[in-house]
Amino acid sequence: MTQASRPQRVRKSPDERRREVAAAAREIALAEGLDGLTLRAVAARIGVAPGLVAHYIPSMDDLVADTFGDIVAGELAGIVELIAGEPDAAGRIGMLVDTVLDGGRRDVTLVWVQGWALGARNDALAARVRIEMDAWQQAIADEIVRGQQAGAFGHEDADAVAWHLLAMFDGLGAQGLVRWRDDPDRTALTRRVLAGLLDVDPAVLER
Amino acid sequence: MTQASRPQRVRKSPDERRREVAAAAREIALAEGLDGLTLRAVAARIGVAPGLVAHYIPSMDDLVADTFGDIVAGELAGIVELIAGEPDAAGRIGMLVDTVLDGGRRDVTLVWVQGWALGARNDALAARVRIEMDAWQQAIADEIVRGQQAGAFGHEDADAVAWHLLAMFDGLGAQGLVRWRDDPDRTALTRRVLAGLLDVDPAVLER
DNA sequence: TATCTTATTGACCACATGATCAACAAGTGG
DNA sequence: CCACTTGTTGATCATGTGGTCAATAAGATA
Repeated sequence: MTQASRPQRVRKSPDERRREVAAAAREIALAEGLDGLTLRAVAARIGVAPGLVAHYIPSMDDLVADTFGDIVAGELAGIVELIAGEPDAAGRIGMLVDTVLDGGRRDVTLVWVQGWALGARNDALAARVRIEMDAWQQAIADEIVRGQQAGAFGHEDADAVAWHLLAMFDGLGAQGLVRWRDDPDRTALTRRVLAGLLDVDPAVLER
Repeated sequence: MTQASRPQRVRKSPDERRREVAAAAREIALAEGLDGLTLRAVAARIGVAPGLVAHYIPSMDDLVADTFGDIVAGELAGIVELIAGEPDAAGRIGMLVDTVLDGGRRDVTLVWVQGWALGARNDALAARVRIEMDAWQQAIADEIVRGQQAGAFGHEDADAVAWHLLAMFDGLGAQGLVRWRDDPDRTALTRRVLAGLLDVDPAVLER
């Protein structure tokens, strides 16, 4: 194997180092969870001394909070972009449900659940989590309102329906982490529930 | 203040020590979370050398899993006992919702959420979590069936309704840990949703 | 009272964490 | 080409973790 040779220090601009740190933190949190996000893990990943990482962040708590926000905001942006392709509101929400519950996002789900757990005793992180939850709730509610304006959905309280759906996403996601009822039924259940809430036929939510 | 004097070793039966360890572990997990449940914390709480605690448990992972099960099973038993006083099924389920969401169980909720997070990478714990979730799901479904048999509820799929309700409990609980929408509206939302699922008037679920 | 089983101690080990800081050197500006 | 700014290193600190084990002594037994 390739000898790690001489470390050969390289000198980069603070901005680039900051980007490297953020990127490494993101990858580590997704692969190992927020509890695997350590000073030394970040340093090792970008091939740098632990002290350098410490030099670029106020504290590990800050890095954890920032990384949480980074990952979770990215997830929402990705999903919003994904469903934007669907022509009608029912299709968009249906795809939202499918995407969130398809089981292919365990990494992000773990970050969410750890965010709630760590946030219980870390106010700075809790504030970050709340911001991202607001964003999710808003995005869902917006989609519902759009559907209502298009006449596709009934006129239930969009805010309440969005909250309800988000609670189910979060609950089912957490349950799935331990593989409890972690099967396609999750999607079926949620689709049925949501169809009831929006006063549409469940089939309408299929793509 | 009282000098901690000479430790003065006391000799107890293995059974009693085991009970002490389990009790201390339970108290620590509720006060500090599962991540605060350390060998030394348990030892300090029962006033004993760390090595003694290690002597009585196979490993900390086992103690954590056992403590999770202990706490969570106790919670369910307590709630089942509490609602047993209500005469009709609607009152029992209404009280169940109130009790679970009244915000007075943050300690147990944290244990649940940490169970999901830690269970994602700890199979033994995950198995424990699944067992307790089965018990909860079963208890809720049983109550629903009882109500249906008494003619109080409609004849929806009790299993699906129980799952749906449990997902909401879990999701709302997790959200509440970071104080997101952690207000009485949670109960109102859930009651309204559940009334729809059971095909009854929301007022029926009030006590 | 003397003996002996065994519950208990406390000193370890190996490892991990976040954080600090003097010393070093890369690369730019003079 | 030299000097100097500053990004970077690596050793070090104080703590924390789970776990092991020979030595000790409490308290039941004879």
